[in-house]
Parts: sequence; structure tokens; C-alpha cells
Amino acid sequence: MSTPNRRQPPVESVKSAAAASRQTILDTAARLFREEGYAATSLRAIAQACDMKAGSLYYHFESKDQIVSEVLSIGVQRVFDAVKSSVEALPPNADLTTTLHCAVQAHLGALLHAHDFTSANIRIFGQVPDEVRAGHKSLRKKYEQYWQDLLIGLQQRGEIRAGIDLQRTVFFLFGAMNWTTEWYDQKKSGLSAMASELTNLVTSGLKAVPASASTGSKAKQGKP
Amino acid sequence: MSTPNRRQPPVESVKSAAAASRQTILDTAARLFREEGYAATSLRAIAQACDMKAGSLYYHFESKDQIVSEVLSIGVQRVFDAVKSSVEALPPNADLTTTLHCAVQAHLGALLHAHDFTSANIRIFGQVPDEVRAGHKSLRKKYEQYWQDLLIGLQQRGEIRAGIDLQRTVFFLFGAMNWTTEWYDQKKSGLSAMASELTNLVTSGLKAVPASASTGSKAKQGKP
DNA sequence: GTCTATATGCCGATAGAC
DNA sequence: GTCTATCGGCATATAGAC
Repeated sequence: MSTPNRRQPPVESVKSAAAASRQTILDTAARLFREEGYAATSLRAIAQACDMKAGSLYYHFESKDQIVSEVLSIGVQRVFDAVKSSVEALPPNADLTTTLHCAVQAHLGALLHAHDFTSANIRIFGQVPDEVRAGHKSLRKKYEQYWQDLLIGLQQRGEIRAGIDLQRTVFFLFGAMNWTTEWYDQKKSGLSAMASELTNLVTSGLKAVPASASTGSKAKQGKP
Repeated sequence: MSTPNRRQPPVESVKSAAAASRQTILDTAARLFREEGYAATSLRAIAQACDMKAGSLYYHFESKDQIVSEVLSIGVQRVFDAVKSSVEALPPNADLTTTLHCAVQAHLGALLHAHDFTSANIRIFGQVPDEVRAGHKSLRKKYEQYWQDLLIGLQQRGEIRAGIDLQRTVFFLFGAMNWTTEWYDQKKSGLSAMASELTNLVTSGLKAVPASASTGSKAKQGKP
């Protein structure tokens, strides 16, 4: 308002300059937290990787806890948003395999494709101070509940067998997906193939079909 | 040899006294590493929890790295031994569900039933110094290979469908099992029930049967 | 906004008394 | 075997110059 003739309004320039530094710090912190862990990542290391000095971080953040807290929030939110928008783009009566593949691929994509925030969240959540962790449990709970509601809906539509504990199923799925941060090698296998494999595992299972209408590839069959 | 008349031979007494201290340190370290993480657990904290002083630890161990290294080894070895001996007690032609339930229950039991070493291993493996981690990859690899060979054997006997990537299957299983350290509540659910649930998930899958011989509990069925 | 300088405290590790 | 005392270093955080 005060200097409207400038091509770049000074107020916004200042704001975005400060915001850019802030964002650089968060990006760098997320990467280091993911690589080194929470306690092993010092503010000096974060600052150095940003071409800054440790004291300067305190212009943007009050403490190390505040930085890690923000990194954690962004991490969950990105995965949540990715899964939610992918699932909402599906036709309303999509079947179990389609829905699960879509949600699994979105979760894995957010977790593994160059998103330091999401994998940092998985890796350091158990290492942060109790107060920080306690402050993030509700958002994590909401994300868990979203998946559980997704499966409940599918079960009510007859897509999932009755008699299955869907809460535990969600936890098993989360484990299988989040553990990929420990072994996934982008060069060896595509993300889509991995999503298909996991979806296939939890929808159809490993068990061989009892050979009723099939030709029976193996000669050995115990009982008719 | 020098004082054979004593009821407790002095050499063994001395040896077991030192060994007892050593074991106390390892037990305590495993618990603290599991609870607080690697970097956040100081030698002072370990010593204090053992009713000792930090300097005394160096009589038994050369460094913090040596302590954590030993904790890691014990952790993998206990899970490995538990699974191996359980599976070897099965009849040689046990089917997929029986075998998998047995192995899963053994792994989960070692991981969750008051074994600080095993869950410490899962939690801090990604936090320890690179040299320590590198020194333990081969043992972990052997354990992974054991599971993979188990599944390969089942597939060759026709218990598992063809066309499934068994290496990825093992990783997914490991994820589902190891992630239980993040949410398992001993008071709310038994270990055996959890093993059954996971085994059922990965053998039979979630998918509802196509309603060929069933009564069809829901009225809604899209196509015949 | 970022710097330098510094306060204060814990870290892993060592030396030597007992 | 365990202790006390201590080394050098790095941690988070703060104060004030520019």
C-alpha cells in the first residue's frame, strides 16, 4: 500500500525472503533428521548445510524442538493429503483391489519419492522428546482412522470378508509400507510394481488355489 | 586348581562376577537404547541405571560402539534362534498356514515379550554409526535369507502361488511384524491372536469370496 | 537477517587411586 | 572391579554488533 509503484512490493519481498530462509532450514533439517536421526543432528549441522551459522536459526525458530515439530507435521500432512486426494479421485464404487492399490501407491509415493519430510517422520518419531511426540499423536491418529474408515466402507459393501480385525489390518499395512524406507532401492524396482505386489499380497494372499477348475501344474495333490 | 577344597571355585567365582556385571550392563543398555534411542542414551545414564559410575564401564567394554554392537548382535540372534527352532520342530510337510503362523509367532514373541535386545535392534539400527551398522548387515542378511528360503521351499511344494516375488514378500512381512513394536499393547491383545491375524491376512487375503457356493450374506451383488 | 562471541552443561574417553 | 577426577570437544541457547 505504501509503495505501490515498485514492480515487487517490498512488504512481500521481505516476507518471502524470510519465508525462503525458513523453508530452506526446514528442508535441510528434514533431510538431516532422516539421514542421521534426531539426536545426532545438531543445529550447527543444519545451519552449516544451509550456509548459515547456528545462532541465525533462532531468528526463525524458538528451539530445536520447534523445528522438529514442524518437520513432523509436514511429513504426516503430505502423506495424508496424497492418499486422500488419490482415493477421492476414484469412482465411488471402486472395488477392493483398485482402492487399495490407489491408496498404497499414494502412500508409498509420498514416502519414497524424494520427500525427506515423510520419511523423516517415520524414522525419528520414536526419538523426539516426549512432549513433541505427544503433540503429534492426534494427527497420526486421524490418518490411521482415515485408513480404517476406508476399509470399513469396503467391508460394508461386501468387498472384504467378515471376521477380520480391520484396525490390526491397518497397522500391518502401515508396517509393510513404512518399512520400505529401510530397503527400497529406486534403481531396482518401480514404485508401481511394489504397490501392486503389496496390494496383491493383502487382497489375494499367498495361498495356492485348491486346484478345483485348474489344470494342476504340479502332479502332487494330496486329497481330492 | 590352586584351592580345590572351596565349595565355589574362586576362578569361576571371579569370572562369573565379572560376567554378571558385564551382563547387567548389556541388559541395561539394551533397555535404554530401546527406550531412548542410540544417541540419546549416554554412558553416564547406562552406568547410573546399573548403580555404577561411567568410568567403570570401560573395564568391561572398550567403547560405546562396542556395547551397542553387542546389543545388536544379541538382538538378531535371539529372534533368529527362536524362529529357527520353532520351524524345525514342525513336521516336514507342514502346510503354508501352519508354517507361517509358527514362524510369525516366534518372531513376534521374541520381539515383544520382554526382550529389550530384539526391539532395541529394530529401533536403533538406523541410528548407530556407519561402521557398526556395516558390521551387522551380514547377520541381518542371513536372517532375511532364512525366511526367503522358507517361502521358496513352500512355493516349490505348491503351497504358494507362482508369480509372487518372495523377496519383496519377506520384506513386507518383516515390516508388518517389526512395526508392531510401535503399537502393540500387551494388555489389549494376545500375541497368538496377532500372529493368527497376520498369517490369515497374508495367506488368504482380504478379498471376499466371489459367492459361488455361499449363501450370500449381503443382498447386493452386481453381476452373476 | 545474519553474524560473532559466549554462557552453561553433558558427552565419550582416559589416568590413576584404592 | 569400581572409584574419583579430569581432558577436550560439542551440544543448545542467548546477547548484542552490524
